Amino acid sequence: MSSNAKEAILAAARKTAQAHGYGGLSYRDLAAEVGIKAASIYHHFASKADLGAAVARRYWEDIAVELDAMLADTGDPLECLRLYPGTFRRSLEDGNRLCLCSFMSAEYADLPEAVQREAQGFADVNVAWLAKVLVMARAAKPEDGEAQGRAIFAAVSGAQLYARSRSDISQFDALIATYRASGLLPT
Amino acid sequence: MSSNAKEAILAAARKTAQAHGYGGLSYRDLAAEVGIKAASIYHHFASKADLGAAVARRYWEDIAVELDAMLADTGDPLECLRLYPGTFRRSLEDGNRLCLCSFMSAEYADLPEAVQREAQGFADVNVAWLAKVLVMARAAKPEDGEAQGRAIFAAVSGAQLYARSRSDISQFDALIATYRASGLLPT
DNA sequence: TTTTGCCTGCCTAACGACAGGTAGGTTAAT
DNA sequence: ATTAACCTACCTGTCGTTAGGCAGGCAAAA
Repeated sequence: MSSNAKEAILAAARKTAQAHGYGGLSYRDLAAEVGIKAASIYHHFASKADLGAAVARRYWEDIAVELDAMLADTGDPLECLRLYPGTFRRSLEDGNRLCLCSFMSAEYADLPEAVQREAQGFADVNVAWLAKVLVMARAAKPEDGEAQGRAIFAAVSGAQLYARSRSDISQFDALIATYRASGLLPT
Repeated sequence: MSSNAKEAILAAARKTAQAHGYGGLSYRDLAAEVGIKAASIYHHFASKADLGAAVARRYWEDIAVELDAMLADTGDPLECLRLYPGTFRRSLEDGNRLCLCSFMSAEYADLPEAVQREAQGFADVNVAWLAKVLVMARAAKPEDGEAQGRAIFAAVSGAQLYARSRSDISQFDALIATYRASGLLPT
């Protein structure tokens, strides 16, 4: 297992947190899923706050790579904006899971400070990328990119939350379509 | 106290649930706030699921009254659409609290079925009212009212979630302004 | 008019389950 | 010999929930 275990813990914790939140993370359940004992997790993470922060950090690191890869692969900022909601759609496809950042935003008041900070990192990465791509696509003036990126991020998050509460991905698709029709998302 | 206690429990539970979710509701804390003992809550609610469902139901009943009153008072559907985000803003003003429905949408997977149902009721009430008012204001064709109402509800929910994660109401205001500028919300 | 009995509203005390966390030991590789 | 990786065993605290009791009110029966 070696430091394989650490990665396995992070992966399992991420999946669980996207379904049940930071509060839904249990050392016993997590350990069982990885195939070790609960106390052994402390060998890799000093505390639950530490684990939560590591999970959230890895989460935004991953999305940062994924988004940059998308832009590099397509080379087309407008196509990227078309594909963007898909990153949220995939969580719903995967067991009706939520964006970790959304879940932690809800749990905000009960999160250790380090976890709050890393959760915000996810939003920051998304907004920064959206701002960049919007400006590249000339869908936003440079001074409006951030605000528009934030609006897209918030709206898509809300759509994901709504669709989850109905266990119905088609609701997500319909909401995204309406966002496009209204002009919030470029067509 | 009499059935005063029941109302006090409902009110305290609502406030707590908007800050910490259904999972954050504790019989002991709740009872302490109301001035009784934890076990006494069972005299009013048969189980936590029962309490949760009652809180969520009362929540959408209240918003239904509030929205209808807004329309009756102003008599102006367009003005109502302008005022609508204010209902979400007020939760943030009140201790950075979230819409109960948003919180429960996040917690969806861990909620008793009855609680899920009542939480959805809040979204239904909002979407139905928005659809009606959008059509009245001629901001949407009758066949598009529901979809547009849903989009507004989801987007405003997302804005509230984002602002909460920064403890910054001005972020909410900025997001709503961007929604308006983009055409998602009527100006 | 008094008694009986049920009802409401709340109490104390405890249950088992599970939470995060700690102390200290074992094993195997370096 | 040291360290990494994991273990058993246990701690304290909190959770929802239950059993059973107690005080006061109200209403029918005596």
